[in-house]
Amino acid sequence: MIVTLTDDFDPNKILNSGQCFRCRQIGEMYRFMTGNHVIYIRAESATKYDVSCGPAEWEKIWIPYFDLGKNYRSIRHAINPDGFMKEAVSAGKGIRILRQDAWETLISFIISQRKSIPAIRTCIEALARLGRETIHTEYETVYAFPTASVLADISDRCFYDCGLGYRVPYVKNAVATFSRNKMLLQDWANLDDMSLLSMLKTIHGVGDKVANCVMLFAYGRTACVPIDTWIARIITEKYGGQNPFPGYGANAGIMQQYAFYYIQQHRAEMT
DNA sequence: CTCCAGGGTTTGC
DNA sequence: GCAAACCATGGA
Repeated sequence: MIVTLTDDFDPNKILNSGQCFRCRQIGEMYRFMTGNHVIYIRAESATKYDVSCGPAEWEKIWIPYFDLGKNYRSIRHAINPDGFMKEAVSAGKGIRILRQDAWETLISFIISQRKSIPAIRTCIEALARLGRETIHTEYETVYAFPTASVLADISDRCFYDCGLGYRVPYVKNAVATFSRNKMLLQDWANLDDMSLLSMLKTIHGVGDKVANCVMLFAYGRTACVPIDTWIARIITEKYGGQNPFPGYGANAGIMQQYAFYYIQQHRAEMT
């Protein structure tokens, strides 16, 4: 099916923006996954994309996933960035804040601490295999990310073999909590930002940064700004310690993502 | 081999 | 309240 997208949309930049760890580039196609759904996207032109699903699935799953109900172009035009952010926004044009599955996002970012992005990808992929729930597509067979209930029956040894290291107790604790209360993460969607942040931080292994990642990349809380080592470096080196992101209000998280993508593309220069 | 990674918890003051 | 030590492992 061909879809026409006139707003910002660049699958390559989304894939390289560090939000999702199971998306892949396969030749000219980009693969994204959520729940039991997989999509392959190939650009036909600047605004036309060949997508591997039908209209119903596109509407129900992928428009929300890519946050296509929001107009990022108008957000870019509405803001008034300074020199550094202007450059970052320009470089990151096409990125979207994904609305990913909360459980997968939570576990992914608990694991992300003190790991490089390639290492995180390897871990999450190994973890997905533990669930043994395969999805057969036109191009390949992939594994759905296992639910908390499925992971509850997995042995410690298997978790360690995924390379989780000292994070195994964190993951096991989350598995125990959310396999017992299956609706909890869904219920938290009704909380305001402050309450959601404090609930997420009650989970062992979840601090300020990971909680903000879950809020931004799963709950669509675009005012939230995860401050990792790279964003912290920007605040120190480019802004003299004055965090510029809260100044962008409800769009602060989107600006953060442009900035994060920008430094990933310029890592060598950032000493 | 060495260094470091989208941090968080625990401990000591 | 704050700083420092400590945490397992893969990728470069």
